Amino acid sequence: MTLSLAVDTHAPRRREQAKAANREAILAAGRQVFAELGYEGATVRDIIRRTDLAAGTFYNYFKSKEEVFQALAEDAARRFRPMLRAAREQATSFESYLRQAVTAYLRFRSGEHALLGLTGPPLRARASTPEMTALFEEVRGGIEDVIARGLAPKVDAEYLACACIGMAQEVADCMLMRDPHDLAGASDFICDMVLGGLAQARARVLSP
Amino acid sequence: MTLSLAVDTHAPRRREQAKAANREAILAAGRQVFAELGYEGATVRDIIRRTDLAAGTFYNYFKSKEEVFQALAEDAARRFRPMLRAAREQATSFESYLRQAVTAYLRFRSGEHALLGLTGPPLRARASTPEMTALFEEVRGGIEDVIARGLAPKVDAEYLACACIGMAQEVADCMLMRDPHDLAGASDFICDMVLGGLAQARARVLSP
Amino acid sequence: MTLSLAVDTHAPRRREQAKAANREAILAAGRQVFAELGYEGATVRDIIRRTDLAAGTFYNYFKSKEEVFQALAEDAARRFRPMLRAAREQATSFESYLRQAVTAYLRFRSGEHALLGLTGPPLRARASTPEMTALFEEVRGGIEDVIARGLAPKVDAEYLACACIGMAQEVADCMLMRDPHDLAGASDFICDMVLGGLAQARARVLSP
Amino acid sequence: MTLSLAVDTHAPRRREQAKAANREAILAAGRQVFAELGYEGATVRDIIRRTDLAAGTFYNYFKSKEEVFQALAEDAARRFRPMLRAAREQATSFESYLRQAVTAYLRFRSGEHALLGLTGPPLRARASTPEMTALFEEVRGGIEDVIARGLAPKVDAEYLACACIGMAQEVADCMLMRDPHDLAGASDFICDMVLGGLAQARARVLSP
DNA sequence: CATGAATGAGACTTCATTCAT
DNA sequence: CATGAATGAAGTCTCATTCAT
Repeated sequence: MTLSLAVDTHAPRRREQAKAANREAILAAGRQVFAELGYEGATVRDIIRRTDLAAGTFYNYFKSKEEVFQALAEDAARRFRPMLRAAREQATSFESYLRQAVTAYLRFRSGEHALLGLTGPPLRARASTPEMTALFEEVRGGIEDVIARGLAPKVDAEYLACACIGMAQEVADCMLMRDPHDLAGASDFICDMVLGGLAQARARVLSP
Repeated sequence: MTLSLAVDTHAPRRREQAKAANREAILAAGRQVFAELGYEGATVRDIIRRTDLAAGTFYNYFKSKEEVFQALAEDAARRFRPMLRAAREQATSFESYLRQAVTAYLRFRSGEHALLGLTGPPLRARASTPEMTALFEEVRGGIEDVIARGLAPKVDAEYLACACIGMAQEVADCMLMRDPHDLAGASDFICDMVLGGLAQARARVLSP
Repeated sequence: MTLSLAVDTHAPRRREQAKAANREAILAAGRQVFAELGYEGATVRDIIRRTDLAAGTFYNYFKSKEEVFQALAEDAARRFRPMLRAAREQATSFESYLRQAVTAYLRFRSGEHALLGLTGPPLRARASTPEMTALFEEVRGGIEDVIARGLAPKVDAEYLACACIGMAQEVADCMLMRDPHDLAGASDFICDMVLGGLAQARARVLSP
Repeated sequence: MTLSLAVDTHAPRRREQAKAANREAILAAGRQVFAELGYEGATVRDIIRRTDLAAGTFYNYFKSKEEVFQALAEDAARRFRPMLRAAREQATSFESYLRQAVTAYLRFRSGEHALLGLTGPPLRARASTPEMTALFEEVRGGIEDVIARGLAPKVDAEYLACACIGMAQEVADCMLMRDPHDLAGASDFICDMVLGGLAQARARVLSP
C-alpha cells in the first residue's frame, strides 16, 4: 500500500479526472431521474442509486437535488444559447429571426427528447426537465430582446413573449408525440400563428 | 321517548352536513397545499395539518392525495364547463366563440387565482394545479369541437388546440402577475393572435 | 315514525332474535377470519367487515377479538364434548376408548376442515383455529381422565397425553391434505402407535 | 500520512465486525420477540426496540420481520443438521438412530429454551418459533430418509414422520415445563412409543 | 476524497375504540 | 341498541444527511 506512493506523483491529474467523471455521473443520473420522476418526485437517493457512487459522495459535489437541477439547467442553457445568438445575429427581419429561433428550439427539444426516454410512468404532466426550463428562459429573453430592438411591432412585449413561448412549448410537446417528428410542419405552424397574430395586433394598435 | 323523535328526525341531516363540511375542509386544504407546494411536493400530512381533523380522518374521505387532486379537478371542470358551453351555444362565428371562451377562461383563472395565492416556492414552471389541468382538457375539447363544426379553418386541429391553450395559459399567468388584472387587454391580445394566425395559416393552406 | 309504535308491541321478541342473529353473524365472520388470517393476524376490523353490521355494534357483543375466539372455542367444545363422553361411557377397555375417541377427533377435524376453506394465503403454519384449540383441550382432558381411572397403564400420564395429542394432530393435518380423507387408515395408524407404544412402555416399567 | 495506514488497514475489519454485531443484535432481539409475542404478534418495531439501534437501521439488514424469521430458522437448522447427520451415520439400527435423533432433538430444544424463555402470553398452541419450524422440516426429512433406506418397516412414511414429530414436539414442550429437564426420561418415553408402535403397525401389515 | 452504515425525522396507513346521533 | 365517523396511537418504511473509517 505504500507502493502506490510512486504512482501518486500523477495523482492530481487523475484526481481531477475522477472528480469530473463523478460529477458527470451524478448529472447524467439526475437528468434521467428528473425526466422520469419529475423534479419534485425525484429524490437524492434516486439519483445516487443510478450511479456506482456511494451515498455520501453526492454531497461532495452538490448540496441538494436542487443544485443538480440548476447545474443541469445551466448546462442546457450553455448549449442552447449559441443557437439563439446566431439567430439574432443573422436576422434580417423579425420573420427570419423567428423562424430560425423556432427551428432551433424544436430541433433542440427533439434532440433532448430522443436523449431522455420520455417514458415516465404516471402523470408527468408537463414535467419540468432542466432542459425545458433553461430553454424557456433563453427563448423568453431572446424575444424580449428582439422586441426591444424594434424588430417586432410595439405590442405588449411581455404578452408576446409569453404567447410565443406557450405556443412553442405546447406545439413542440404535441409534435414530439407524433412519429416522425415533423419539425418543418410544426415550425411553419408556429411562425404563421405568430406572424399573422402580430399583423392583426398591429392593426388594432393602429386603429383600435 | 317520543320527545326524542323530533331530534332524531334531523339527526341524519346533521351528520351529512358534518361530513360535507369535512370533505370541503379537506378539499380546501388540498387546494391550498397543491398551490403552494405543487402536486408532488404536497403530502397527505400537509393537507390534514391545515385542517382541524385527525390524521386518520383523511382516509374516511380519500384514499390518497391523488384522489383529492382528482376531486379538485372535477370540481373545477364542473364549474368551468357551463361557461364554455354557453360560449359554444351563443357563438355566431369563430371569432365570437373565441372571444367568449377566452374571456371566460381569463375570468375563471382570475377568480381562482384570488382564491388560491400562487405563491409556490420552487420553479413552478406551469405548475399543475388541479384547476389548470382540468381546464386544459376542457378547452382542448372545445376547440377541437369548433374546428370539427367547420367554424374554424382546416388547419392542423391538434396544433391549433395546443397553440391556443399554451398561449392562453402563459398570457393568463402573465396577466395574473400584474395588478390589476387587465382581462380585456389580455383577451384582445390572445384573440388577435389566434385570429390573425388563422388568417395566415389559411393563406398558406390555399397557396403554400 | 310514530306509526311503528303499534308494531313495537312485539319488539322484545324481535329484538332478541336480532341480537342472536348479530351475535351469530359476528361469530361466523370470526371463524372465517381466524381460519384465513390466524388468530394474531386477524383484527376486529376484519371481522366486522365480513358482516353487515356497523363497527360500533361489535362492542355491544364482544370486548375484543379474544372474546370472539373464546366464544368460538367454547362453542366447538360444546359440540365435541358429547362425542368424547360417549366414548368414555361405552369404553370396555383402553383400546375401545382410544379407537372411538380418535375416530371422533378425526371425523370432527374432517368436518370442520370442509366447513372452513383452508385456503389461507401465506404461512398459516399450524394456524390455531378455535376449533382445534378446543379439541386439543378436550382430548387432553379425556386422556388424562382415562389414565387416572386406571384404564391405561401407569406410564407418565402427562407424557402420554401429550404424545397422543401431538400425534393425532399431526397425522390429522396430514390426512386432511390428502383426498379423499382416509379416516379409517389414519385412525388405525394412530391407534397402533399408541397401543404398541404403551405395550413397550409397560414392558420397560416392569423390567427396566 | 503513512501513520494512518496502520489504522486504515484494519478499518474494513472493524466495520464488518460492527455490521455482524448489529445483525446479531437484531437476530437476538427477533428471537426474543417471536418467542414472547408469536410470529404474527411481533412487529418490526418490537424487534428494534430491544436493540440500541435506530429505527431505520433495521432495514439495512432485513426487509421485513419475515426475513428475520427466515434467517433465524436457517440459523437453527444449520446448527441442528449436524446432529441429525451424525445420528444417521452412526446408526446401526433403526432403534439406535431413533434414540440418538430424539436425544439430540431434546437436547437442542432444552438449550434453545434456556436461551429464549417461552413465556408467550396468548394461546401459543404449538407456537411457531423459527427454531421449531426449521427443526420440523429437518426431522421430517431424516425420518423419511431412514424409512427409504429400509431401516424402518414399510408403514405409511408420511404418517410416521408426522406422528414422530408431533409426539416429540409435544412431549418436549411438556418436558421443558418441568424442572429439571428430564432428557433421559422423555427420550425413553418417545422411543418406546415409536418402537412399540412400529412393532404393532408391522403386525397389522403382515396380518390385517 | 470515497465509502456506506447509522441516524432519526417524518410520511403513509391501519387499527381499536369512542360517542353523538 | 345500531350506526358509522372521528380519533390518535402505533406500525411500516423511506429519506436526507452525517461521520467514522
